[in-house]
Amino acid sequence: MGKQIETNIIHHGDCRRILQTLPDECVDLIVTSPPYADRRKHTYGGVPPDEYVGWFLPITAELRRVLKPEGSFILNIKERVVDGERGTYVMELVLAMRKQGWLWTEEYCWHKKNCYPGKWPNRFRDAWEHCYHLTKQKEFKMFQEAVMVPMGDWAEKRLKNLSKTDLVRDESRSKSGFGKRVANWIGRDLVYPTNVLHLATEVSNKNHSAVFPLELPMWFIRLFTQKGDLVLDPFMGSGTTARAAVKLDRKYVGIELQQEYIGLANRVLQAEQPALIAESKTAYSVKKRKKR
Amino acid sequence: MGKQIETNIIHHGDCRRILQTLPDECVDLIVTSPPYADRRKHTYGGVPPDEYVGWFLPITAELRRVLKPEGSFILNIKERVVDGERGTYVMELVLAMRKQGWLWTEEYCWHKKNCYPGKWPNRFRDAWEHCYHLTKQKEFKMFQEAVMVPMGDWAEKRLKNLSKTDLVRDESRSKSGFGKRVANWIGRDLVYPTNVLHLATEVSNKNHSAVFPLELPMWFIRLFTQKGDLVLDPFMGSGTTARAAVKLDRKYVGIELQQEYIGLANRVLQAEQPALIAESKTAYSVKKRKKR
DNA sequence: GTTCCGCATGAATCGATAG
DNA sequence: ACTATCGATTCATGCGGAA
Repeated sequence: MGKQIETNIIHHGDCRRILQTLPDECVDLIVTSPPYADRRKHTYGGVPPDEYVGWFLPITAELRRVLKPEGSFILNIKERVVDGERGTYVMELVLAMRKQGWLWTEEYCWHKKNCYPGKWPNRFRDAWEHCYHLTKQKEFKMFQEAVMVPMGDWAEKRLKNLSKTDLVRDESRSKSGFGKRVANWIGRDLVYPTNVLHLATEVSNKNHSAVFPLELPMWFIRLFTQKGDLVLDPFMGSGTTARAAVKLDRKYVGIELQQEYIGLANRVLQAEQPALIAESKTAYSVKKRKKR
Repeated sequence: MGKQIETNIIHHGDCRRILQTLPDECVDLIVTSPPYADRRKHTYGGVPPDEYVGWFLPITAELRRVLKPEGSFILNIKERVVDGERGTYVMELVLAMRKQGWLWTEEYCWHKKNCYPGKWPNRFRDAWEHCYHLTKQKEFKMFQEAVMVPMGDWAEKRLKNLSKTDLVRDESRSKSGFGKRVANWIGRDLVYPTNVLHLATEVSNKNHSAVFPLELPMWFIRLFTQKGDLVLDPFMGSGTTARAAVKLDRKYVGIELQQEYIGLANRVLQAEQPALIAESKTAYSVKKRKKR
């Protein structure tokens, strides 16, 4: 089954280069949130919207190469406003990826319950992002039972409560069941979720800023992988995807351009799973681990 | 200000032809849910996905002509699954409409709280749809105060205050019918909504399953028009957009291909607002009105 | 040990100001 | 004219300290 690959590691460098060092078809799931157009100027140079597709396509080609045939790719992304309009680079990217051979199997909607505040004359606060589900084949691994949610409490009450919930915002108390362990709900009626995920972003962690909440990669990892499988995030950032993989007994490979993020991610990982992380290695950042 | 236009009427026929009879820049808002690709085979011939954009573009060109410069176009649409993948015709349509001159100002997400049941091996139930907000100019009419909602923890705070709780309960009872009136919540604790709409689909209309719930066009009509403004729906169906307009004291113009939908819509409209509808005329369906 | 309140913090966006 | 920077706007969340 191909050559051995080092896992539970965060590579330091540009994923355009690092990905080339990975063997073919070694990854079960890719979950990532690439820098949006004109964002992260200090790291990826703030790719302009009209160059975004051209910048990203070589990366998705490599991602497709390292993904197993039955694997999945979850791409979290959102159009930024460009000159008063939503940018079209996301649509263009998806269309181009299909020409690369990717199948656009599904689009999940991440509803950000706590979105960024603000007021503008022509739009409201942006409270959702795309999570494109791309695959190499029509047949792929999917374990729907792993993400079932309890019925009743939240789903049924909402439907009964029409007078109040028509246009009133989402009930803040409904946790939607995401992130709950199925074991916690044994004995209750479980139903399959929909393709809309209700999750709040994590804001109060002063040490690091994660682009998506831990529950987001956890949900997709449960849905598309089994224990021991390998999860890849080519834009690892503060290590949220790696944390999710470790929590669920999956292996991870991360790539990150900024050295300080790697040190941060490893410290968090070690704090959560000291035994496991002690065995892992981090390229170019061995010193960092001495801190703890 | 252009020639007079007959309002509160549902035209019978193909919107590709009927739209040409409308004058330039006479409509304040367009809200519609066009037949999705391969749907409604009996009416629009079941436009195949790969022909969808070519079929729809002449219509959007006419829509752009009849829309006032400061008006808005809300396009509710969703990608159908085509051969295991999400179809790309929606993305291609939006990109093509921009080349027509439309501005893609925003994309609202309609979260369908009670979505269609079912189970598939490769996807979950589809619980959201696009509502593209397209405009002719960067400056357009928008009345954000008309759709404000109570603050997130509003309910919790009030539950601790008994006297105020009773007040709230009374208010919600008295208005327990349709559309949250902003007046109900005036006093404090109102915030602007986000671009995610949480609405339940209307279940089991005996004669016809409405494409979208009444609250959906009502929300956009409140947001983008004032009383007396004109709302157009070129795919009127069972008349949901017209009902929304009437409820909010706006005028409507509808177009529908199927005669039986027009009769149904007019009967519903008359039942809800007999006085108003009595004055209205329905092209090609005068006989229907004699029934009541 | 609870509950409550204050406060910092976000993949934001617009419009004005400055170079 | 065109781009870069900055202040103003705004609210759900979770933490820490106080009662």
